[in-house]
Amino acid sequence: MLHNPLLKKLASVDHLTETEEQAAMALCHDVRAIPRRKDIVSEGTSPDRIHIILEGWAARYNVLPDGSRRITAFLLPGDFCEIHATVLKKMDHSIIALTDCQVAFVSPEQINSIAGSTPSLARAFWRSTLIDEAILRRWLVKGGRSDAFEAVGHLLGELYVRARLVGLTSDHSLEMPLTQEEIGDATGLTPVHVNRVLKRLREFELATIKGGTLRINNIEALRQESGFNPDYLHLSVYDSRP
Amino acid sequence: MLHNPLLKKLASVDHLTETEEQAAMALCHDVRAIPRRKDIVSEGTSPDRIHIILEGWAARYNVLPDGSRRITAFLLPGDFCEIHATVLKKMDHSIIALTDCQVAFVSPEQINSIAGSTPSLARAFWRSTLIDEAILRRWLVKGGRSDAFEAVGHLLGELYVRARLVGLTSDHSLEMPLTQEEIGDATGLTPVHVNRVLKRLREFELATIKGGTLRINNIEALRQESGFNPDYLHLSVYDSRP
DNA sequence: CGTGCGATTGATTGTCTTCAATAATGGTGG
DNA sequence: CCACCATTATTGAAGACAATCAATCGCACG
Repeated sequence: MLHNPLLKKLASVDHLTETEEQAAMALCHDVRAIPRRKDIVSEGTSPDRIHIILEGWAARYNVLPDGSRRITAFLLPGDFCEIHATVLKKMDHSIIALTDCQVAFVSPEQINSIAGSTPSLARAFWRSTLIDEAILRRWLVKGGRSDAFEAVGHLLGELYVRARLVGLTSDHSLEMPLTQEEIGDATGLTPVHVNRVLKRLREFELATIKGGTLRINNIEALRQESGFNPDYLHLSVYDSRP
Repeated sequence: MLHNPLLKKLASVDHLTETEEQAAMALCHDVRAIPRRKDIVSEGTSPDRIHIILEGWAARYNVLPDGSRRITAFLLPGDFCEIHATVLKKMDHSIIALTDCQVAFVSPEQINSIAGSTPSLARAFWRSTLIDEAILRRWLVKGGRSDAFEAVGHLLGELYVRARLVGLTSDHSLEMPLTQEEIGDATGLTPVHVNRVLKRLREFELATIKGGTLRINNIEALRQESGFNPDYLHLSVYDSRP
């Protein structure tokens, strides 16, 4: 397995031939560093480059009229930021680097030319964006009626499984840079309440966050307690690897 | 303007030439009736036909472990049900007819061949699915922190604008078949509370539902009170037509 | 004319927010 | 290396919004 997270991500989503892998890798030439807390793309702009996260964590978010922030997605290594910007010109949300990031800058033309030259890679991109949409739908389902305990438990479970796809986990643990406020912005809870929920998750020995490391003590119990079922990620590769 | 809602929808999303319009129209040959309350597609299945709503209302939904239902989208005439099923084989949610519907059945091959023969129509399809995703994101943003009043107000505003695109409105009114329970399933509220919120919307003279008709008394006030801003629909055609 | 679904209203309970204060953590410069 | 500052985490108490439980009403339809 290669160390390029884009390839790992795509491999978890669809089978790739060597030609396709090379075409995907060729997208990662113009790599730049983005510092923590800086917008990668901002709402209202028309980006002239598509971005792919290669290292670090980022988040899609909107700012509400009252000034509060709503995170609608977390972006991990291997994730596209705004492949849709090739079609919808204006960004209707912003993307911020939650940690220092390494980001590949790709021109829309490069993406478009892949549609012609390597159609099955284009298909893998499409699959990937559709899975993003499925995740979005699941967040909506989870956010609606389930309580805070389920919402946070589910989020941690999802992040763990997604991180494992790109090789960011080891021994049921994961470097997880999110603050409690960010978890709150993603689940629609106040940081205060996130704190109380995390305490309960710790007490029930389901998941523990300590020193920037998330440890899933018992993923099977987490699945039951928080109704987390990773089927919606449409992974061919779900199993119980560390 | 033609009476085919698919064309109206696509025209609101992208400019179409006559050739493209004819190609789109050609998709609507195999039209079938689906009775109210029947699933158009069910979770877990692999549909061998893509469906387009031509008449009536439908909804995407998931059933939670506790038996409650969460609606993640409303589908109006002109909307695709599961164009993503060409790539993701299994449905991770169901689609139900909320009223008696007329639905076009399209084979995946027809869709795929359009990608080759009429690429700019394919682009309009893509635009359309990306707007669906933007709507999804907006629901997430609205559902998270805003209160019930905003959530319901926003939903009614969105439905009104979307319905207007396909010519379903007249004189600030719209045939709106949703029950209060369905509105609750879409906003994450109980039907009891939806009722109280609708009462307030009525009292504030923002929106009134009566006898299956939704009347938007004051869309400008609704925009302000519920933070409804239709920009996320990415419409080139937003204005204040009835 | 009953039957069933949807709408409406009331009373009570519970979860999460808000406000507030303090403790831990991590990074920076002297 | 330590003091200082900003950020994040933690805990408590009070209040608000929506859920829940429960009952009634209205209406369409067989």
